[in-house]
Amino acid sequence: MPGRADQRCSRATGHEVLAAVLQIRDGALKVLAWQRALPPDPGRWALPGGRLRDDEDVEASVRRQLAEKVDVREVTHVEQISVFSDPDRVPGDRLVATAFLGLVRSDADPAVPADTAWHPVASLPATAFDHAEIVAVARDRLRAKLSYTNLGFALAPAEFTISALRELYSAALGHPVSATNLQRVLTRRRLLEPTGEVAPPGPAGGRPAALFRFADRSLRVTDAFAVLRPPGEPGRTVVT
Amino acid sequence: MPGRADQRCSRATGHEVLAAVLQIRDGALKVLAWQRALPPDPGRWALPGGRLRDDEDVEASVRRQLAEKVDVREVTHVEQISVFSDPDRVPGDRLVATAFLGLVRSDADPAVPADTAWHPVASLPATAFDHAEIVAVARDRLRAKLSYTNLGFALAPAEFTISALRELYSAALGHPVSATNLQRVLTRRRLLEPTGEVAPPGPAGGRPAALFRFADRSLRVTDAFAVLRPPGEPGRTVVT
DNA sequence: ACAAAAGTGTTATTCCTACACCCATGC
DNA sequence: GCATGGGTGTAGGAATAACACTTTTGT
Repeated sequence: MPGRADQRCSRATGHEVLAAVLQIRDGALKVLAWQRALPPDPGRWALPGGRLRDDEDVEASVRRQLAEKVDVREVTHVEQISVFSDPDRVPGDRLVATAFLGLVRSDADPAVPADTAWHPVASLPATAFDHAEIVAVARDRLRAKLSYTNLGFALAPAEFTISALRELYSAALGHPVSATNLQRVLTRRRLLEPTGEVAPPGPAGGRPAALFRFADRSLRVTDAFAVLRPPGEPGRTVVT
Repeated sequence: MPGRADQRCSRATGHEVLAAVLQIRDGALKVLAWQRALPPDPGRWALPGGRLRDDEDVEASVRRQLAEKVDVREVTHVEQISVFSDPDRVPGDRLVATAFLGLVRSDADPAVPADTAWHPVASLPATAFDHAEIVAVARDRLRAKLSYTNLGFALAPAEFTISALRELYSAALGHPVSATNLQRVLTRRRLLEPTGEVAPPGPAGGRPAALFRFADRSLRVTDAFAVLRPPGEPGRTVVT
């Protein structure tokens, strides 16, 4: 760390945290954003976040800042995504941002301030600064992790039917997912377990759907080292 | 970005970049580090890095700082890992670190300063600050990406035999890898292509080994969405 | 009985591992 | 020829996608 003493305040460099909080709402992947009233970028939509304080690390900071927009207890998963550090990513003094992915269960509907709303990730309104890029990275991270971890627990309600889960995965991934195969894959990997209960059928009738839950509600890698795994280990159910 | 104007220099917060540069040397995964002469943490080994400048983003910064320790042209891959932001991760003024993974081809032997050396990741000497944790995260990232991307290109020479590649993967992953299956998996995924040349056998004889190269020398995901991939797509050779 | 929705059975295919066997060279 | 290391053939098993079929409900 040579030169640590020569720090100056000539051009101040601040640090902020930003969260792309995603949720499946009305069958679509949406992100929480608030509409800026003041310059810079008035009228544009921005991700929740704010300055890093002296006494907190970035994880603590993002949780604190999120608390100003949503009930944090509703945010089931928070994970660091990437640093955005273009010197001119915001006008004025420099601001380095640590971006996060946050997930909210689809059955939650947390109260949000008047300036805050959910927007479809696939058709974002005009966004402030580089926030659209952050949302895209968050979306891609979610999609990747749905495939090799149990991250679905952070999108799904405590109990759900397979078809409900299929809709969640389908909306998050952006392509159709077969309920049949989804159930079999997730069951074989021991991600899902039946609750024993059933959900009542809809008005048109139909067989009542069995209810399932995620066996773990904390992040677990279920398909690590897809191919190059240690010899002799069982299939792809590597529990890490 | 409310409150941007109230920034103060009361407790200065700086930003540094740190790189865990990994290479397979002598059959082991090693990391580049330099031995601190001055406090804090004198005598301990630290990762290359330093302060972020006003006019560069973190990617540019890490490449610039690496240039002070190794010939940057030898670093074949650089990738952001994570932010380390514990308020007390270093003594004195606060310093937030963006950590990177760097990779050097196994046939390179770049000149390094006198205070700098390669250390086995599996048995690190006493490290400064939180640098051991950074190395562990970098190692895990490498291991994961070797399995679902073509990242091997960044570890391997331009041309290599399958057994040489097997040793690299084996050292990086920390477990034995079968040359037979490695070749078939990487060939089926179109990561490898034969050069048509052969390597001369060793002094004990043996069949001359065919030489291969990586088809791409830029990062490519070869096994995305291991299971939950769009319907109708071909096997696992999803080129993203 | 019929429609609707859920869940299981079944088959074909792809992918992977393990191991046996064949190939090309030095001595 | 024999040892050494490289490469291929092949069989068995596991996981998956696709689709047909059965089950359970409401009307």
